[in-house]
Amino acid sequence: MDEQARIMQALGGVSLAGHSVQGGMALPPPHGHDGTDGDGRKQDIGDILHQIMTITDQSLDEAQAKKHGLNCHRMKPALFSVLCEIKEKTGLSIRGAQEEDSPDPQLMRLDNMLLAEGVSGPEKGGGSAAAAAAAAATGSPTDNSIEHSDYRAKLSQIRQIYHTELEKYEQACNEFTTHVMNLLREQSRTRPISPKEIERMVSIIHRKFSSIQMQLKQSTCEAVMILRSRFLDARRKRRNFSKQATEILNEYFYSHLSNPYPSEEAKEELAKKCSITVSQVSNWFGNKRIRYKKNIGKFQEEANLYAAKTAVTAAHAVAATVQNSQTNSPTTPNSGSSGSFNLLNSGDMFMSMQNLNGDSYQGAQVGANVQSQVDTLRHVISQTAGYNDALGGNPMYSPHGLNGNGGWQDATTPSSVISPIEGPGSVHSDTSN
DNA sequence: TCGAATGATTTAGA
DNA sequence: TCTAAATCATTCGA
Repeated sequence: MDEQARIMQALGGVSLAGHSVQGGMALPPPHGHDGTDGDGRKQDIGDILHQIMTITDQSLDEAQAKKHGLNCHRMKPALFSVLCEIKEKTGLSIRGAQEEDSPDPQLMRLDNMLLAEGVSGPEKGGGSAAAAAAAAATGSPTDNSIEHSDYRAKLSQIRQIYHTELEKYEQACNEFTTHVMNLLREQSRTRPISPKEIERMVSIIHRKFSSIQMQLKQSTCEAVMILRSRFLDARRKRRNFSKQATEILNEYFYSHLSNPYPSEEAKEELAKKCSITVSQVSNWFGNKRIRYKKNIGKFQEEANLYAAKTAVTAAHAVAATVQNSQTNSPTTPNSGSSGSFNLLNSGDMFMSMQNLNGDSYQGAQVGANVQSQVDTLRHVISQTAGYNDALGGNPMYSPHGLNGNGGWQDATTPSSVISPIEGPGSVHSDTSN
């Protein structure tokens, strides 16, 4: 028996033994081996193992020659396929437990968030929608374009870094996969490596890189959350209204002292003029009413100031009204007024003056601003007449519109006196912020 | 740095 | 749901 034949005979014995134990796929024993000469087989196996172990000690040429001899043996393909089968079996049993490709909920969450924030997916304004949503949630005005652009710029930076890193990881993953596949293909010529095994190796590599990608996504999400919270915090900070806005609000307040409850339309108009939200207008009036009522003396000067200011306008308005009625001119009263608050287009533009000095002006319709100015004029007159105790109540006219209990509504019924369409019930509260 | 001013929020009541 | 009232938190000017 030559050496190769002996090796293969012995290998056949190994495969059978191995097979019967591991896979239960025993082949019939070759001739001459009926299971009784176990000692001889063990000797053969020992020889083969020895040869394999010492193959590295041999010269390259010798080793190559032996390798070639093994590769060219007639039994080699059969042996190879049996080994492949064994590997496949053991591989599957290992794989079964760990290869359940159910989508990771955490990864899905991260993906969804990145998509919603505009970090992943197609670029569509870089999270401006998120910024707008945040703005809407805080009820803030839309005049924070600087903050918006700042937010967008930072988000864009995050997006850029994320995509660069993602690209790097993908590239590295592909390169590594190709490298490993080439290596395995090369090795598959000398040892049994099935395509499925290569596939499995590739999937392992992909899983490893996926976990790295998940870390990247997690870090990106954290960065976005931090950015967003900072953005929201910045918006939550209180900012004083502009002087112009305060002036407009004060003008309205003091010219409607008898009923400082702007209608929904008036609030919208004021909000527009002041570049603030309707909720902020409501807050402002809420604060103003309570603070005015609490300390009328303190606000006296301010009231006089606005009263005097609007009195001039009132005089002009009345004069214009008279002139218009005389000439039947369609010109709107007080049009082109000299800077005073003007709500010509608002809901309280016209109203019935029913309660002026206790008299009833049934059917008489004048501009709302005229009513306001009349209020103001009364206020000025009462001031100059030595009016001191607003809450004490001038029986004829309370300049502040406050009743004995310090309430506005009881003095005059706002909805009926000022405007049929406005009333205190229409004031918004922004506590939902 | 301190106190007043002021916008926002919370709570209770109608 | 809105308002009054109290309170908080921030801004602003001396």
